[in-house]
Amino acid sequence: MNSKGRVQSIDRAIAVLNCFSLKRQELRLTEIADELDLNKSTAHGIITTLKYHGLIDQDEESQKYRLGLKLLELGGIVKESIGIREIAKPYIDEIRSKLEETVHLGTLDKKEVVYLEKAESHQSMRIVTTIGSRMPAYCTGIGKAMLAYVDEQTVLDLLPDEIERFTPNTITDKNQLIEELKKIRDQGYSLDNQEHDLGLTCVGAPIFDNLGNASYGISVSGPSIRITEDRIKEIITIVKDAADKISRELGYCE
Amino acid sequence: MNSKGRVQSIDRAIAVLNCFSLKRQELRLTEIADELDLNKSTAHGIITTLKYHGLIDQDEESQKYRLGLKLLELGGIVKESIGIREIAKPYIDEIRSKLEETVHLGTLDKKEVVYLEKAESHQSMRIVTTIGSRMPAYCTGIGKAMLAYVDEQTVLDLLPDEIERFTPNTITDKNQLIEELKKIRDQGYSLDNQEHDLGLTCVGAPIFDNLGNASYGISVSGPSIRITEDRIKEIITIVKDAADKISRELGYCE
DNA sequence: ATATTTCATTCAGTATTGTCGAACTTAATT
DNA sequence: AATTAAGTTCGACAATACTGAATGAAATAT
Repeated sequence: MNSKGRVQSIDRAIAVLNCFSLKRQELRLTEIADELDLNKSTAHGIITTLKYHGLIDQDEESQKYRLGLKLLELGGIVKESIGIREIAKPYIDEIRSKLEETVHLGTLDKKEVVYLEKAESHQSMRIVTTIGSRMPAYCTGIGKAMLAYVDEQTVLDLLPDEIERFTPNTITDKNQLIEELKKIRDQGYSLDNQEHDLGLTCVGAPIFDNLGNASYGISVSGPSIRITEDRIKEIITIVKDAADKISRELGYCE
Repeated sequence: MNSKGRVQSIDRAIAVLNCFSLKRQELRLTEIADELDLNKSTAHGIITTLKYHGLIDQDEESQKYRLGLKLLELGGIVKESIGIREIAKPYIDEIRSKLEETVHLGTLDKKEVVYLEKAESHQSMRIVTTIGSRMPAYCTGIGKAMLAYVDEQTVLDLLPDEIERFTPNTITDKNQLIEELKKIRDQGYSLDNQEHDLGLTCVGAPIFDNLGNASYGISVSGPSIRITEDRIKEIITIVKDAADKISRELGYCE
């Protein structure tokens, strides 16, 4: 057993799975072994095991490896087990049809936002994401809406020493971010003005559970050119209203 | 290393993940350890590792374990990597709006069908499944449509000695099944007449890739009371037509 | 055609590592 | 306060995973 009470070979197996991403869907054994600094035959044993159980598939022709269908099954179980999804879905759909912009439901996992559910805009220029995908919390609508209700010291601990800058608008100063979170708490909504992607604006609001914790968030994301100054008031009202209604369904009483 | 070239602790870790299902979303350490015949502390080490990486979450209050959000992420990558989904989605949606029944895209994994994409009927009595979930191939629309193009001996090898009966209509005789598959090949479509669930009827058709392999299938599933004799001809035409069009988009030439 | 390179895969010996059992906590129940 | 039933921690030992080298297979270069 590892010093931290973990099992080395399982750590390594998961590291193998983590080598894959939307951008790197196919990998060779050698690539994986090199990346993780594993002996080729060690990596081979791990991959053989993952493959046997369907967590990894191997292309017969190219011999390359990719994530396996078993993960689709496991992911499906996780998705179904997220109770908030069913509750929030009608509200998300309603916002989408009102605004015709992409709407997300998400939650905080450490310093990241995980998207749990979505309703995509039908417009040809629209925001597209994958359920289960992650984004840094400090520069996204849902992320900031939720961070605003996390204890300040915890927020500071979550953030790395050097906050990564994605655009000129990214808030990289910790004090400034803390101020921003205060403001969000006062207003009850968050605004991501192109802080992660240029041209992408986002309005978020927190959802509270029966214990009063801001455990989820929703947001509307669209091209900045459509989420304009004069439209934003309306969007904020709609998002806050939906978030409040979902909170109430979760048993939250203010 | 295991006799089969696999890594024991990874085998066990995956066995732990497989303990969970839609029906068993929360488990205790002891339950898992008992089920897999592992020492409690062995199971604990494995679970600690899975938890550290987010493949398993632990409820703070009840201490119970459940599958973690990381699996949602990995499942999302798998889903995005399935190219056929994007191609087939418009056709699936079209069938759904024509028939207002649930439509599936699926593939064969050994002896099981895996659902890759769906469009759900809007009617209140409708078929609901989860993407990534599995069904035995020999008693489902997509499954039979695809098995019909698998080499007969391989089909026989896939099937267990005793074919499980789910309803009075389940085909449990191997010879009869082989005959059924021949018929399906002739007709170009499959019919699942309440073979897995009483009251559920399903029309399926195979999709061929550029190499001529029946590598996917689509199906329409609905309550038998709506998928009636006089409606079925129309459904068959629609399903076959869509399957053909998708096959052509994949580069299949007859 | 043959040599060369680049992969994936297999194998046996060794030392690292995972596993076991027992002890310890914590919380709920009697 | 005692008892049960859970999760967690720890040290010792032996089973197990890992290494490194050899083998196979396929593609590319000569």
